[in-house]
Amino acid sequence: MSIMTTPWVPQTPHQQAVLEVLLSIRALNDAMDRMNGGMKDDMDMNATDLAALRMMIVREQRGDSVSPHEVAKHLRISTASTTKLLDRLESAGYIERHPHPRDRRARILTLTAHSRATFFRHFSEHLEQMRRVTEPYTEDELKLIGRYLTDVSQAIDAS
Amino acid sequence: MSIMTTPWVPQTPHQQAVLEVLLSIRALNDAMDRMNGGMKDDMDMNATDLAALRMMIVREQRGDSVSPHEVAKHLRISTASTTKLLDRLESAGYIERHPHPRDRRARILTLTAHSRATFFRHFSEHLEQMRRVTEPYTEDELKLIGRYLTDVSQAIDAS
DNA sequence: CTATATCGCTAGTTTAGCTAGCGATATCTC
DNA sequence: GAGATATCGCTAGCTAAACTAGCGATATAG
Repeated sequence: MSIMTTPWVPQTPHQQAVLEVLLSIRALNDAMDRMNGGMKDDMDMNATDLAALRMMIVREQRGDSVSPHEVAKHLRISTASTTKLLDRLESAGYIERHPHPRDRRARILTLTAHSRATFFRHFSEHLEQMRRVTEPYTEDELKLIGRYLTDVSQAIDAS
Repeated sequence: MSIMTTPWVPQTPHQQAVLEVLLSIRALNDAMDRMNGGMKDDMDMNATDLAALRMMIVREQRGDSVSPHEVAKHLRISTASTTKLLDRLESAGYIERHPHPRDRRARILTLTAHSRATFFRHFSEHLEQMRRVTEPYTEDELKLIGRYLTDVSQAIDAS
């Protein structure tokens, strides 16, 4: 039962370092959550709507177009909820719905200039700070860190 | 939070490495989100309730007791919403409300054995996988990684 | 050509947050 | 000590944003 209440007690300095890294991952996730919370407050938006906006910005930068269906899938909400979400974003002037050129059932979603500007205005400071603390590390160190973070992401997804 | 959202084209290998680390942070965050999503589905629980449970488990492991007020503060929801949250957790058998020994207005929240067991049953596999990919790194490498992750968390919180 | 699948939407329901404010208790000020 | 004020958790009622069910239009498979 002690394995339940205390899953792992470090015995060596190495194990201690492992534990600290795992704790720092959780701390990072908490910080990211706080950042998201702050942004949604600043932009007067709920978390899901902000996530949708973010997803559309990423897709746009990859040169992909976005459909309501894809938004639903990405956010893991129903297409009905997505319709309402898009209604909110559209009436707030963040997105536009256009007809799909070949499929007359479908829509193509686009971001407005206002949307991009607002998003980056709120996000760029965070990004700048993150870059500021990242840049001092050497290229080798960054490769190590990047490799580790990728390892962990894959480990999480695999389990 | 998306990192890949800024018009920034790396010019040098070092800048490329910086960008890749920032991208890997986003990927990690996405993976953590998926993990949380999966756990809340498995445990038939909403995200906030799960976060409350997690917070209580962390506090318990530090030997601290938890009050409804502290849950509210941690989750940034009202005490009224917290009452309902605790109602849900209590009726599902995850927590118990006990009188505070000295303050008769206050309550002390405790986890049930069932709660700990359920949480760790769903979480331990993820933790195990994370530990598996973390352990091969040397102590020095882990310290470097831990320091960087802490730096980033602080940078996010500071901006 | 007919049958089935898909797309986005509407209608109505449920969940989980919110504000306002209450009773009990604790603490501060005189 | 007594009275004023603050704090704790709660209830009541409201709202936002998810859900399910299902529809009309259109596309695609047999």
